[in-house]
Amino acid sequence: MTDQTVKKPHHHGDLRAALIQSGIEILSEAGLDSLTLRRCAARAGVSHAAPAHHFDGVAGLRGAIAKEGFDRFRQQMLQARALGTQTPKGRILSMCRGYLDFAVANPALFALIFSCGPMSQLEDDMNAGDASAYGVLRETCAPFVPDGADPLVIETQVWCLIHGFAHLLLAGTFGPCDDTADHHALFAPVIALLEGIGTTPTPK
Amino acid sequence: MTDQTVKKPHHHGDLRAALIQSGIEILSEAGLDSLTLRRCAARAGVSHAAPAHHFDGVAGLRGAIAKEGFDRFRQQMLQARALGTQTPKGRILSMCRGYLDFAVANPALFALIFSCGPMSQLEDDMNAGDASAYGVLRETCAPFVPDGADPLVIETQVWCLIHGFAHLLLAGTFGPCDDTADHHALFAPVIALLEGIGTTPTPK
DNA sequence: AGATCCACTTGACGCTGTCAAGTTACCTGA
DNA sequence: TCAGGTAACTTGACAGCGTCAAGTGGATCT
Repeated sequence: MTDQTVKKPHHHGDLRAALIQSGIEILSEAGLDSLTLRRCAARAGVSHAAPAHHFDGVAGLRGAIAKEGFDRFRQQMLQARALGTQTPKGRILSMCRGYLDFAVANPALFALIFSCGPMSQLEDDMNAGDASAYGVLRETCAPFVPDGADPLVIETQVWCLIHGFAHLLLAGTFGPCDDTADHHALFAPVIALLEGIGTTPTPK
Repeated sequence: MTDQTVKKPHHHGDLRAALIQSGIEILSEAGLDSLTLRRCAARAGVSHAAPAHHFDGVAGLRGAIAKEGFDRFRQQMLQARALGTQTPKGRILSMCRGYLDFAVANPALFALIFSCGPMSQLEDDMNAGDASAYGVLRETCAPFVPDGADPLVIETQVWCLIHGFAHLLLAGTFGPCDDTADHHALFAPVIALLEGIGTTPTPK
């Protein structure tokens, strides 16, 4: 509600940002269930009702944290993509690596990002153009989109594979999920489905 | 904790089952956030502390509801598969149809099933053999598994596609998600990736 | 300097999960 | 038949939660 206040307030340097940061720390230390308005306030050193002046209830705080998390998510994908082989397929694989690494390194934040019911967060992001996490996906998939075809199809194919896999991974389907295990070895044969990407006639 | 008591208790015919049923109703009427021990108790007509004798806290109740939900999920996939074309590929597509229809018809229950952190629920199910939701997936994928290959690869490919898509669908990525909209039309080109199923050499 | 406003505090409310203790209904054994 | 015991449930209490209303105090403006 009271978002986008650029000027710094009086007492606390920038309480809004501090609360978001506190929330992210709580998420990574104690998990999704421990993310609480009162706990964020306490960690930021303010009273329990202070967050109400910066976020529209607990949903607002979660949304703001998700937004920040989404941005870090996007940056990690960008960085991973830049480090890999610069072929169209190599860029997709590197981006997926960034995706998985982020999910494994920040499971609670990842869960928060993708748990906001009717995901206003993701939808906003999709409409935000190239400067968004979805924009990274769109860019990376673009070379595989046949002329005249709807890019949404290939984007969705890639996103389904990578997100489904991240979900299974975090759920522990493939065994306990610490960041030491090599989850990419498992992902390789799965993402191999993309060998046929853009060549399937995308029926209808 | 005090599970698996077969004999019927004295007062309430079968409070444990009644609480699970109440929980499922609350989920579909009011969403995931409204699922509460006290609300389930009230709907079942017992005192607020009664559920503690049947479930190990709120996590136990959620787990029990997820287990029941998983079973209904499995039955819906089985039923959908039985109604479709009885070819290997037709059976996969029909199963996916059942998967999507369940997710759209029971979004909160679906979210609960797949939100149980380190998904002890799903893991139990995977180890439960063919009489489980994962068993349905395994059966249906079996015809596509090359000789000597690990069935997990193809199972994961299919599961990633269908689950990722269901997630995007429920998140509203493709627009509002009522059960009147034809989400299968969107899914068709995505699942077309499986045209190459079993033929890709599943590298390594 | 005095008025104003905004950021934050204080205190209260109902709802939540959980625990301890009490009550009631059933079942057992003599 | 009737005492005793146990399992099923109730009652009452507690801390923590989100949220609201009212109060406070520093910064800013005239």
